[in-house]
Amino acid sequence: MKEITAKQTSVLVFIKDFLQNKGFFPSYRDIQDAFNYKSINAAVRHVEAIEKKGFIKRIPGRARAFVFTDKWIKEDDEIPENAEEVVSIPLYGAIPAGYPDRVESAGEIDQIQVDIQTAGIQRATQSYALKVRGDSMIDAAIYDGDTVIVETGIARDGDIVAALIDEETTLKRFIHKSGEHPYLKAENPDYPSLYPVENLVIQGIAKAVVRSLN
Amino acid sequence: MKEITAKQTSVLVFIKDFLQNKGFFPSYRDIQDAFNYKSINAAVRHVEAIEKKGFIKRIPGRARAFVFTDKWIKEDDEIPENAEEVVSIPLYGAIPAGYPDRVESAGEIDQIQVDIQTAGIQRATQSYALKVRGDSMIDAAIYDGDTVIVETGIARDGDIVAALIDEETTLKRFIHKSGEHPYLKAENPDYPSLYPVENLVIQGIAKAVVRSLN
DNA sequence: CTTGCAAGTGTATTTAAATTCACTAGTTTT
DNA sequence: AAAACTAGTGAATTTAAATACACTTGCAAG
Repeated sequence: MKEITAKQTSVLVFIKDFLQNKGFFPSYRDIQDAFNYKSINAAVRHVEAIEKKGFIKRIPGRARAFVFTDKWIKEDDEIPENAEEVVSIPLYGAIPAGYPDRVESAGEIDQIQVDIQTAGIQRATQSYALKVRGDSMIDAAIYDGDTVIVETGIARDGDIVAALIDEETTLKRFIHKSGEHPYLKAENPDYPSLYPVENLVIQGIAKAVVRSLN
Repeated sequence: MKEITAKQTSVLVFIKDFLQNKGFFPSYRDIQDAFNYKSINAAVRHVEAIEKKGFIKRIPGRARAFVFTDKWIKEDDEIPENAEEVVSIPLYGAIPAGYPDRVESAGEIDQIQVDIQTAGIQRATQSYALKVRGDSMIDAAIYDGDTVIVETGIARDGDIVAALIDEETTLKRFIHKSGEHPYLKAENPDYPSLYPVENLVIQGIAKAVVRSLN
């Protein structure tokens, strides 16, 4: 079996992306337009080649109708055993200042997939995703744009928490030595530690960091 | 807003089932046939009514192309403000422990619990979690012990990929400039780039990094 | 050096599918 | 009692999209 070529790959990727974004398959014309072909046949040929190599299966005569085969999904059968559960967590926009249970910013913007054991998430508990802004936690390897999976609960010394301070949610490390007052410490020398004592609302404990790649 | 009727519901359910089974949307004729209508217009009228009531959105002039709206996803409406609550949708993937074994029963993988949004998209990819060992990717902020969410697919230039080299799975950046041979680059100056060309099996493309805290 | 495949352009034809219009009946609403 | 909506039949028209065929160029393998 001949290998799939670079052009064919990009067509295949386009089809996948199209499907993912729009929810249905592209027509030949859509492919033609996307690659600026001057003839539909170029698109047809590519799709035919991809089909011949077994990545998709067309349904003849039907519009926008074909199917991804196992070959595409399984990619050479290299998916191993030992199945592990992966949860898909809907990702909402940054939690706005105020109350964690009042997210006004529309709906879901994306879905991130988190390995259940790695994230340490129990499915019954209340978890939510929170987008990180700023670099106050870079020494804990949490960067701007990352997403933290936050669980409700009681914070203990050393936990990284999402805290509500002055009506804004920030991510800090929760320090609570026995006998002392608790405070919040930024994992970046440029940022000061916070001693709020009052008006400190722990919204949740960060259980995992998720960074979406490209 | 008028309520949806029983007939309209059954049409809507048919569309959903059709999509789930076949992977693409039905045409008016498909609906007509399914309900034994003697006129296409019956199907058209129903779909129009469903659209007017906000459950789906058609893309005019396009074949088999429309979209399920939030209203359908939310089923009974009335969820809005508490929307940040995480609803976990289990998805079964696989983790390569050591070096990968083959998967015999694809059946398990195919049975994915889906909400409508996931169902609306034909599953073009398979995800699984992979634990990172070593520090060859530290410059990409991927550390030892992290977990990467890997999707099967075809790698493009710049993607971070899980590759099987010498019976070991490693994480590297996939470099493939046009006209040149592809190779794998470690994101750490202490590690060399790899030019395997042969025996290079890309197991998947890293889509996200997950680091468990605490 | 010719066979085959990749990657196109160009055009014509056919079929799939959406769109539009006319018309009938029964049921709710106002 | 008329207006509006549901649920259809029936047919004509238009557009979207797939299909088919002829022909070009470049590359790589046998």
